Amino acid sequence: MPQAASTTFFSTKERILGAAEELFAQHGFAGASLRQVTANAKVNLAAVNYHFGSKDNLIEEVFRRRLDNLNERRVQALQRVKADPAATLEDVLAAFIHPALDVSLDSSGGLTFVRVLARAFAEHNERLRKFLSENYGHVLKEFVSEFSRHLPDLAKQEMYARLDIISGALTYAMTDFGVIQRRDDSSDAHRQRSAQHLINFAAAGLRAP
Amino acid sequence: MPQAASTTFFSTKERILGAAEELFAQHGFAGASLRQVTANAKVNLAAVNYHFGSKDNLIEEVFRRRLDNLNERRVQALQRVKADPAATLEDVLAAFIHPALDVSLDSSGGLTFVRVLARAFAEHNERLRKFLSENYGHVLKEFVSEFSRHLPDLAKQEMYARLDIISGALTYAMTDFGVIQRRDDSSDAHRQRSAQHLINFAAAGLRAP
DNA sequence: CTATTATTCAAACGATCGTTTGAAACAGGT
DNA sequence: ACCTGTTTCAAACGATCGTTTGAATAATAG
Repeated sequence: MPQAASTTFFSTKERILGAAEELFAQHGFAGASLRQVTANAKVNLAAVNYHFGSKDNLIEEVFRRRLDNLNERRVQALQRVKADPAATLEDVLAAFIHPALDVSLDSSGGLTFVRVLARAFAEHNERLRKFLSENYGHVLKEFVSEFSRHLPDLAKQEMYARLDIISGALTYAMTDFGVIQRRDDSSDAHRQRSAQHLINFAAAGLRAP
Repeated sequence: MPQAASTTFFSTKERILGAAEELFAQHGFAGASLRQVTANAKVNLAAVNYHFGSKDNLIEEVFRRRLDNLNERRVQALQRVKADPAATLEDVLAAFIHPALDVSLDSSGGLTFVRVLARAFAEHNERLRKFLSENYGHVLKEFVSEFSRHLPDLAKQEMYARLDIISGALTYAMTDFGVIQRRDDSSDAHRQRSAQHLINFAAAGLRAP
């Protein structure tokens, strides 16, 4: 099998997505201009509107590039939990959290994307929430359904509200997770402990009356 | 003693600060324009630069208005903990967290300001971090010193990093705290339980090896 | 090759941004 | 009344924003 070329070529679209992700993490969606993005990507200014149509569409594609994979793995992990009759609330939360933590460990921009995610949570942007709801809402719905089996007394609406807050807090904690992981890659032990802390924190938040 | 007038008069500066806080929470610092701020405050556009000098100074004053009080109460709470020889790490964390939770309960804009805080944490804005460090860094330093007494094996630099992440996660959790509190003000019991969850989460994060 | 499509490019569009200006309106003291 | 300093106001400044245009270039198909 022939080895891949040592220097990988990135298309214009890929270079724009990479530069946009980096600048959105640094300066936010409103704070990062398309002129900065295209300059860092070494492409023409008009390339964004040519390939993506608008800045808003570019923002959505920055999310889609990472979240499609994340949600697929969340669904798979949830199916495994559902098949286990002895699964606990913590197990469901693990299916929700571990795929997200894996995103932060992606060596090419994973930690940067987590910072973009943290910004999105802080912004409460309506257009972005609609996009996330339309594209990945069904996954959240499946998790809420499974959470309800373990917390039958918690109203669905209240559970959505708590999951939103927990997701925001966890997203911010994930930046720490990614940073720690970079500092010490000796083993999985520490990673597992950190993940368990996050899961226990989330479980406490969900079980609160 | 004569009762205060039923309708309170707000000065131009106060109206600007209130409108800015609300719009920064909704659209971010870069996303909220001075034209929106002055329109909502029902003052002239030039009033911002007249009273505050610049938009950046206005942002700083939005923080100072709430954080001066917060940090004073944190210092007082820390002094009480220091006077108690039996105080635990959780007690120090309570001195750090409870004053912050009280801010979110302020009936006139406390919850809004917490959303502004959450944005600031997500933004990692350099100018803002410098302002916070210069004005309230000494308080953080006192807490780190006390945390170190309970965690002698944790390097100072690592502790600062963890406190930053924990503060971000807690800030986001505080929005939930404020919302829950609004929904159910029947007693302090639930508030105390929520606060204890946050403290336990933070303690776990700090004690992690 | 030629014809056609896809992509890149420099330049400009109108809109909005933070900031500045200078005059008008208001305040209180003498 | 007058003067003095403070505050408000409409208007404009230059800079930057997202987006569009039309021509130049590259790539692909017949």
